[in-house]
Amino acid sequence: MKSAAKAMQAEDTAETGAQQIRDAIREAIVERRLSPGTKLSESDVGNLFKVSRTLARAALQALSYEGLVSVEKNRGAFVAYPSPEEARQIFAARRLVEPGILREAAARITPADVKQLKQLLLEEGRLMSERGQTARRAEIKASGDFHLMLAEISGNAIMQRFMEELVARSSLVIALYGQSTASSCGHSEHGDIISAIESKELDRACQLMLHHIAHIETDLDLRERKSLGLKEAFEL
Amino acid sequence: MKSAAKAMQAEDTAETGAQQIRDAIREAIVERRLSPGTKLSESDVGNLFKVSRTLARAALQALSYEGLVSVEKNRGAFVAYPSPEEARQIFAARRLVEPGILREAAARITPADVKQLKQLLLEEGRLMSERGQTARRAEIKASGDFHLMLAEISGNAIMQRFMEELVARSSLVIALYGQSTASSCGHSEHGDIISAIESKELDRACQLMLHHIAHIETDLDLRERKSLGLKEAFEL
DNA sequence: GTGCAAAAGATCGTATACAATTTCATCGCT
DNA sequence: AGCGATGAAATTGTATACGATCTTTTGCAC
Repeated sequence: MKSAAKAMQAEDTAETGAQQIRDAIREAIVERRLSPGTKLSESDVGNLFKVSRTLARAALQALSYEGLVSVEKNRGAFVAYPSPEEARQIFAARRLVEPGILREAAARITPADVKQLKQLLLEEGRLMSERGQTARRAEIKASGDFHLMLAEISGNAIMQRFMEELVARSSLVIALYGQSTASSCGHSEHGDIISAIESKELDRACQLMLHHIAHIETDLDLRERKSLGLKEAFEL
Repeated sequence: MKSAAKAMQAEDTAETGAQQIRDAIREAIVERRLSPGTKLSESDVGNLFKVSRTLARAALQALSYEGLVSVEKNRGAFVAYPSPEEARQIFAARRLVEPGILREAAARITPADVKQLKQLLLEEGRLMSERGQTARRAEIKASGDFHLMLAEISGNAIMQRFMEELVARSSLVIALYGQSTASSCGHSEHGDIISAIESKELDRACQLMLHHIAHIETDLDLRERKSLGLKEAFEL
């Protein structure tokens, strides 16, 4: 699926160098190997990937357009640290677009798509029962892939790209404000949505999707964390 | 409004050089001073704005993320030439998100906002009656600003940015496939939508918005134009 | 005159170099 | 000791340089 998405948008427009670095860093952010606020200096990134600062910079700029890193003038790039307000807007956007995407997807879905969705679900379940960091990370990715796949099925490349941005940023928000150590997404809810689509209960599928998103938000603690600056941190 | 949008997202994150060039080119594209397919070589852009190719390149890359220019590897950057399929997806995306944005906006709208919207409408009407290229260009911009302002009122910066992209790309589509020499947007329909919002007829406002978008699409001729390569062009 | 091949020209891809700005440590003062 | 100023180190902002790839032109054979 990932490869399909890539193949669709690009042929030789592939900006080989920077693109690869961008993807690598994005993956690291989405899988939470990089924490919000981490500094990403151009030189460091360049050295790490064995390229010049030019390419490193281009990659960071690209990520800044996606909202995954914030670059501050003359200060450098950092893994984005979404504010509570930003977090709310990200999920508001998802509530706004995902039902619509779902409807589009349901209208065009093929048996092969359903099969692939269920495959994804299975894989997600398998990872959930596994222990270990790698499994956890793969699970995070898989749970986002469910939403992304619906966008892909919808057949609208623009909405697909937008969803990719939203899912990636959601991962950051959950990393920052998520409370339950449990997984990012209620796994069973994904299955329910597929069932509703299969039985053509479109309105119900949308309801389930909205509940699902609300459910994720419920697990967030969106109170302003004022950096708690060293003094307060120790005067208990 | 434009300044408000900028102030919100950026403070010193302003990437001064490239950002300015990017904005200038975008404006030129949206106002149709640059036609789809026009070549934008890095050197030319750099010379034009009296900066190095580095900055020109950064600006073009940025525009490519917004879908306004397409860069082809080792060949150069061109003002985007959206395919009919792309055009359909752009408007499908607008149909998907604009009703939701409208609902959000209606929930938060203040009297001051209404006043500003009407102001915009008035200005739009004034430009419509005027003659001349400059008036036409200003009108195109104004008609898009109506939709953008609703997004701004909705208070969701993410959806606002997405709408900015969609409106800009719509302008390209209309430039390519629009038939009526008339303006890009049914002017009166904007007024109707405001009225519906004022009288809290939310469902009706959404319906009007959908009709409005459909109305714009009706004016498009989305048939594949195969470049009509010089020979066919003259053998009538 | 037509068609293909090779070289010249133009344009992009990437690296490196230098200037401007910020950050941090050091020093002196209160 | 605490606080502010000053200078060095680090980092980003921008320009230039060189190599790679594509385009176009030129020239030769047919």
